[in-house]
Amino acid sequence: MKTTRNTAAKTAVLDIFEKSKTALSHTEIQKQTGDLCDRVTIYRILDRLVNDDIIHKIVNLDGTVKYAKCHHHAQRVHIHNHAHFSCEKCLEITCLENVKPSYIIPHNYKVNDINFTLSGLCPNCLNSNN
Amino acid sequence: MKTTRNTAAKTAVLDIFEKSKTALSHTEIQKQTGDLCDRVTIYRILDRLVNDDIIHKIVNLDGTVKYAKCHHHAQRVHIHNHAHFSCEKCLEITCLENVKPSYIIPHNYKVNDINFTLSGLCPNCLNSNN
DNA sequence: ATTTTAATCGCAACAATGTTGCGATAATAT
DNA sequence: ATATTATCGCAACATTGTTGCGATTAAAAT
Repeated sequence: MKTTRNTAAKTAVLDIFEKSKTALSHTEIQKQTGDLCDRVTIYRILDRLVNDDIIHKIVNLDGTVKYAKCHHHAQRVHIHNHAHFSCEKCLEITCLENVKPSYIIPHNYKVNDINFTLSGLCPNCLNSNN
Repeated sequence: MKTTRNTAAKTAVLDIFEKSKTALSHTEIQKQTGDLCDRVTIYRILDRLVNDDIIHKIVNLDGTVKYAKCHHHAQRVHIHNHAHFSCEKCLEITCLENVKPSYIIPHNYKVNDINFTLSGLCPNCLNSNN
């Protein structure tokens, strides 16, 4: 049986996610970990955390990939069907945990996962007029 | 004033989009054009077609980028707010022109664009049990 | 029809992001 | 304390996309 281990690098990455209010890219995590571990190691940690359902992957409209901590509620089966907001100005991505789209889809499609991303201006950038 | 020109490569790319029922990646287009033009030229053509609102860019859940022809309706201002379906098996991406999500978003966010992608099994792959 | 203009192209070079193989290291179970 | 194997570091590679620049060429002007 595959067990996941707690390593220094993994702990550090988790800590960074814990402290961040926004989603983080591989590059941003790498900057924060400094020379604690190799670039490849971070990729592998991110993969593992996604598999273990501890973080989820977010692909932005512009193609950039970020990750954010999962906030589990009482659900057993767990789809990341909340919305994400991507600010065009500060480029930050935040989870809108409570925003869930409703939609009607033709039968004969089987939906396993959904991605709902809104982009525009976040409250911070909307208020600052520059 | 910038005018866009009709070149052999651009015409070929448009033709490929016209014939395709699904969204196409840069690589797929390159395969179909063969050695008609350079790799870079295709990137530039795609950029121009997006700017001219003739095709739209679709970023999939897995981060792959594809493009599809725009089907304009009577709208003047034109947001690509329809849904896209991404099949996990055949990897094809199709536009669900009529599927539009409804949602409630906190005020103090300004939404300029939305991306709504569903993934799972398309009708074709759902029916074939293998 | 010929000339002029500048949009487009091809090529080479570069950058960012992600993947893979493999021997070395180290977390966990025994 | 030892054995097992998940994880790591490093090097090498793949893919995708970008940029600069001189050469072409579509389309406008003459």
